[in-house]
Amino acid sequence: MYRTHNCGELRISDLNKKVTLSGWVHKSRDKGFMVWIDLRDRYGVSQLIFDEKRSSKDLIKNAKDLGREYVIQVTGKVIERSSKNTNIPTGEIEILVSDLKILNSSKVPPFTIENKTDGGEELRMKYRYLDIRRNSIKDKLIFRNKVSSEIRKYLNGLNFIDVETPCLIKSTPEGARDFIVPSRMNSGKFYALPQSPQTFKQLLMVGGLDRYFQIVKCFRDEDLRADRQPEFTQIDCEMSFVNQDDVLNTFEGLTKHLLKTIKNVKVDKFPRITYDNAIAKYGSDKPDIRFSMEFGELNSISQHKDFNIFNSAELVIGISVPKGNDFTRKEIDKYIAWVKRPQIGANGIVYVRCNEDGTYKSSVDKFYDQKDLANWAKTTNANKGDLILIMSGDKDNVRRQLGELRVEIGETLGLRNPNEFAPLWVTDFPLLKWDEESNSYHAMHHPFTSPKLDQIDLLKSNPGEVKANAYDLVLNGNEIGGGSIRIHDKNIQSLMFKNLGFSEKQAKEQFGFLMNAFEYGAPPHGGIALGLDRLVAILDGNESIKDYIAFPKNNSGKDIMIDAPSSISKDQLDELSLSLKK
RNA sequence: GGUCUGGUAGUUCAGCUGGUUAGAAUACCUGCCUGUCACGCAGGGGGUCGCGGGUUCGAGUCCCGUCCAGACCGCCA
Repeated sequence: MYRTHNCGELRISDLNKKVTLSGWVHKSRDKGFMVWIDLRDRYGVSQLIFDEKRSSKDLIKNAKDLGREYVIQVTGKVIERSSKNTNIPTGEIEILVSDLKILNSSKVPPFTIENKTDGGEELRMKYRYLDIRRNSIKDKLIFRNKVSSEIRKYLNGLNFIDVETPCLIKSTPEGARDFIVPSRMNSGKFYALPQSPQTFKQLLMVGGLDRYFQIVKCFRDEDLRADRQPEFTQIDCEMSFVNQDDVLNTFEGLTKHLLKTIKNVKVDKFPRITYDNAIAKYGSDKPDIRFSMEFGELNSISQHKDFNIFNSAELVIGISVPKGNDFTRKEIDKYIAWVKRPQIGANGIVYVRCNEDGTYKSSVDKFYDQKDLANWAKTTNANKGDLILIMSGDKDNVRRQLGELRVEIGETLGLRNPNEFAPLWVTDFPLLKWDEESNSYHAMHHPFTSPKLDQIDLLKSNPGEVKANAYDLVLNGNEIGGGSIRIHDKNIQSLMFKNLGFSEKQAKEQFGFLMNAFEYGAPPHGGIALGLDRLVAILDGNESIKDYIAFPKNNSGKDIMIDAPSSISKDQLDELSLSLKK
């Protein structure tokens, strides 16, 4: 028997018990006359003691020779510490060891296995199995398990069933790049890894399963970010005989359940705002509503004077920064420089200080009087002591730019508290978006999304204006899920493909199986997919998803621990009928 | 594909305007230490300054190229 207890569970109430523990040598403190070893496993740390007076000479010598991360097994008696450590749960007791066995030795690890390690990112990834021994990573993986098991519990309780869908599927031109898998048995043909099980879950609805979910790996061959990995996990769901409200209510319920059970946070009904409104008020389709600072539109009250920059702009909008009048000129200039960076690409910011005495001081006093400025303050909800920041330009750009500035200021003012949770639904996304590069419409969500049924006619005359039954779940400024009511009518699906520039032949080649299925009594259906990695990270107060994935890829999509991707042999290439471009 | 930042001891970093033998902390090794828990004290070993070229009397430092890593933009239906 390797152990009678784990390293985190012994307490003062276990005094005098004879116990056996196994674990890793976390740290050794050799005081000469006494040696203490912190023995660590997943559950915690227990202190072992070896003592000149109470232990044999050999035992002490063996204890002194133990290196960090040796795996050992000890048997001994639980005794009370004469000097206690109140910082750890096992801090009142220690094990007076009578028997020590080395189960495995260890090289000196390349970085310290501590909560605050001295190891850099790259090194930690190369030795990820050592990194996982650290509490800060281990706890995140345990946290992830807690979230995913609550999700299963909740969805099972609502009659959702977990069905596995294939990983080797067909490449499609829509959307992200596919990871491609060559087929040996079908020379010159390729599978693709799924970007999502989208069509399969719809076919499960045609198959009559009614409610499906799967916590499933998805793959996208695109560049990475702190919150983006090439393989990631989705909570993929689909429901039959539902309208948009049914889906929203169900997954609002799931999100509330998670916030309650995991974070003990109670949230009222999630706000629902339309895509158009989100863009107009926050300049983003994933607004962070933990703080307000909503846009005020100033066109009508700023385009009547000689200030040409505003007069020639399509849109003039401003936000009010709470207590922003405290900003120094230097700080304001810093934000002006920030929006001028190429990533934001704005020309500048007009600002208005709202003084405590009710007067205003602006960077455009030459053009506008106190009455104008008071009007602006009213429209942007600015109070005494606030600072109004105004940007102008063409509609789409200026909203995006001010939206980014809003988040940046929210961040520096500490208004983005990671322990506060502000979920909302963004609804009525456009069905299509115009792509300049290919000179054609692309599906904003995906090609199976149902247009608003009363706008079908508009699809022929003005496709860009059509709204979809599509929705995103947004949490603290992050898109954590998106879904839609799907098309279940063959004719509408054909019309949709036509709008996306598919010929009838192409549509049949790519998605014939789905169109066929729709001819055999497809039920009305819809669903959603939530990004598990991102959801878990945000619930835990982080934005980077890397540490919530046991073995993540690095910035360039590589796994430096196993050295993937890697070359394959000539034989393997031959067998797949592949040759590499010189 | 692009922009920016970085690469110096096992590790994390400092190293100014180019100038003696490249430093600190930590880790590691040795010894000491009568209750440690970031133990303490004394000593020791440890360097292809990412790689290649150039400028110079002289390059960790300047220039060019290249590789690697990170953040961001494009991209991510």
